[in-house]
Amino acid sequence: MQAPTDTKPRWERRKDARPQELLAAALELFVDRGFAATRLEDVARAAGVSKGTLYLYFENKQDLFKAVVRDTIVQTIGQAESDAAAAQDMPSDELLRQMLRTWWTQVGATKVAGLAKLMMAESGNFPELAQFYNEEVIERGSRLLTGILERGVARGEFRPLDPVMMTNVLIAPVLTLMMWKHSFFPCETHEGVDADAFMETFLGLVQQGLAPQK
Amino acid sequence: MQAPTDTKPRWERRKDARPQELLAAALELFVDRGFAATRLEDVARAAGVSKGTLYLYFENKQDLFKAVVRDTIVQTIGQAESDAAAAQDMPSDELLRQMLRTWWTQVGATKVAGLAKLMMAESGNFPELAQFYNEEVIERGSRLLTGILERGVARGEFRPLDPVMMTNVLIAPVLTLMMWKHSFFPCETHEGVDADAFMETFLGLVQQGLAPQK
Amino acid sequence: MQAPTDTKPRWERRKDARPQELLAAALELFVDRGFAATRLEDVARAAGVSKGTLYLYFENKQDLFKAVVRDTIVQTIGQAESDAAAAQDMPSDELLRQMLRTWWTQVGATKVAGLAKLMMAESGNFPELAQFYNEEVIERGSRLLTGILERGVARGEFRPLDPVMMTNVLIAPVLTLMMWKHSFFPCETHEGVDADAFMETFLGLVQQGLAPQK
Amino acid sequence: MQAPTDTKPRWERRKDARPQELLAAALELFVDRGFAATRLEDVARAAGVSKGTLYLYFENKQDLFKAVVRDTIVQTIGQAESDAAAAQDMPSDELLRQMLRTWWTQVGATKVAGLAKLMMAESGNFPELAQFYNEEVIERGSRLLTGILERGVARGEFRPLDPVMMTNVLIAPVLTLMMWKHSFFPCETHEGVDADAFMETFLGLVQQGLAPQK
DNA sequence: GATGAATGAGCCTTCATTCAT
DNA sequence: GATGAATGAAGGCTCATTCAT
Repeated sequence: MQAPTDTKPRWERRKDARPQELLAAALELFVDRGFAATRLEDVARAAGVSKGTLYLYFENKQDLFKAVVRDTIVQTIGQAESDAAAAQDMPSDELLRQMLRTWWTQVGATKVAGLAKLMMAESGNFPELAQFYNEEVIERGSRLLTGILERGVARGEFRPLDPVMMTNVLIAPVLTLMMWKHSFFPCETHEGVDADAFMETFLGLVQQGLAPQK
Repeated sequence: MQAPTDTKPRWERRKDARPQELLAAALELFVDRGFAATRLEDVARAAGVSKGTLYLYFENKQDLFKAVVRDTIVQTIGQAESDAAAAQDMPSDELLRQMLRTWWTQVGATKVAGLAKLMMAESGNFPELAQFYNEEVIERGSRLLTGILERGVARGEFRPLDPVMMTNVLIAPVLTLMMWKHSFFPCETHEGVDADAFMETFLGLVQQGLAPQK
Repeated sequence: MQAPTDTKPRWERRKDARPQELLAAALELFVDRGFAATRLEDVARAAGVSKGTLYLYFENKQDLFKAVVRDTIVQTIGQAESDAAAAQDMPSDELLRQMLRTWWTQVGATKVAGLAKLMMAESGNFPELAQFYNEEVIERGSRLLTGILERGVARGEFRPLDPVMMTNVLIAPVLTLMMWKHSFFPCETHEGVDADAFMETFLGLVQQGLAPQK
Repeated sequence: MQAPTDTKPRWERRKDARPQELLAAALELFVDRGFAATRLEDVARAAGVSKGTLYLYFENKQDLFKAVVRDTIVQTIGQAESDAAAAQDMPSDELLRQMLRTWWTQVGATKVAGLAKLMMAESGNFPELAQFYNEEVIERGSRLLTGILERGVARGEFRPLDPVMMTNVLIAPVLTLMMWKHSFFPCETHEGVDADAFMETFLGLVQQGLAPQK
């Protein structure tokens, strides 16, 4: 990554890589099994270290989980905020579609989506994680979409609507699709649910449903 | 309950009531804490009995969970199937709205919704439960909606669409709303998310989005 | 059984039969599963009564077990004592063989043998049962054989020997055969072990081994 | 053990010793109480560790039991097989007596004998253990004795006999004596049963009983 | 920094025994 | 006498966390 400027001896670079290896292993397992059902021993083994080592880098299980979220979703949101700020000239419906698509490709279509499912499922049992996730992910993400809707209404590109409520409605299908990808749905009944087809169906519904009525 | 004709001794009447008391307590706790995190001792105590008593009525934890689902969601679906069959004359969009509203009021708006959240979350860790839920709930529920969509398209009341895929899209927001009600969302950011307003917003989107294009 | 003199109404005779039905069921299950692993609920069900009824006739599990032993082994020993006392003229080796054969046919070859196995196995965990069985079965049975050996030596029908010790040696193979019948041996390795052939082989060994040396 | 060359830290040496300490404690308790009645917590405490530690070395209770058997009886059988193979020149009756004596001194007279008692008693409730014990102990041990009998008959050192059946007869008294040592017998009636005297009585019976008839 | 042995609280499940009816 | 619902103590097993090396 930073090859040219890396002057550290190899073992130290190894040390620097440890957290990333652990985060990758943790993401995989949290997504697969959920928070409570993931055993730290499995995380450590998957990262090629011992259980004790994990505690050198993360205070406890919840701390590890937060680090995984910061390393993935939170970064993606930051990027999207920048992108939106830079797209003042883009038509609102196009910007909205781009945001939803980006959300899907960067998060929903990847294993990161499993973290969202996990939070919905287990946040009730882990209030500290819930608060963290709410602040760092949900509020920031919602603000982003609400802003675009408000802009569109103001510019006459969308019909009149309640931006906050419509944000929730827009979030819903993507959230659900994300969860389907990590529940038994896709394997059983919805085996053939082509996520891209779903997204197109959904975006079509949005376009027709938000358009100003002539 | 059956006061006049009841000739059973009191403790036997008690026995008849026990399963319902246990199911009620189990529903409450499963919804609150999830499947794995619910302790049977808590269920028993909430029903006012001891741990051992629970095993007089249910073979084990999974059996108890299935009984809860059968006692709630499965019954509701059966009722909806009957209602739909009896409404041959109703306009398709009205029938569709009624189904979605019923789903919301009978399931989504009640604590039963928590079971759906729970299944999404933990089905991966309990394959037997996943299969049960898929067969008894998901497949039956999906078939019901898909049938209505097909009917509407055939009658020209809906625009051309892929019924199975649109079923998934329609399910999504209600599922999500159900989960919001049982996740940290409503307590934090979406505290004020009026579910009825959400449903109206959603149904409005559906009406405009499914209408045949003139 | 006592038909002519039975003046009791039928339900009362039924009541008198209860203990026998319970003893039969208990024998079956104790022999099959051992003392600790036998569930009283199974005993009751096998006898066609409820769990509570069992406690009307027997104070507890150990009391039930004692009753089973009294109803079977202890009775057989009493009969053998009478038979031996009545056979003063019989040659000692013949009497000995008869006793060993009777022991085998009346106890060893029947499911009652399972009780002996059971006692060897679990007496350590149930001292009260151990004491009972020792007094009522082992001591009485040993005294019987030792007496015959002493008689045979005194009459010159057996070579000189330690009667008590030889009693133990004689008991051993029959005990073992009884246990084989109720362990995994017969089903696996010794599947074809014909008990009668074993007994003949053993009695032959005894005859040649006890005979006075000329 | 490996004092001079031991460069391991102390806790690691501890680790190496743990399984043996646990096996010793388990042997003691299994023999005392039987398989089902032995609590793993007691085993752990007797070995000076906590319940969880036991599971670092053994997968479960049955696995622990198998390890105990392998560590004791199975090893002894292996040694006896070697000894027999190395004693081609020894008279058959002497070899047979040596085998039976070795069996007694290495197994029967030690607490290991309790394992045999235990298997007879509880194998019916634990089929997996039964199969293991049958393959690793009973079949191998029986083959050893049968081979010696066949050799003796072939060489004219024993009278004609059925080797397999006689193997069972020969096993019986030692098995029984082993069980007596671990049942209530020795403590009560047979308190004074000198096992060595029993063995001599038995071996005398065997010598006279197997000798070729002139 | 790294290890992994050790801990112990926690949970599902079983079953002898009791007792209200 | 008979019932069977109810109890609650007990035991196998798991896993986040600690700490001596």
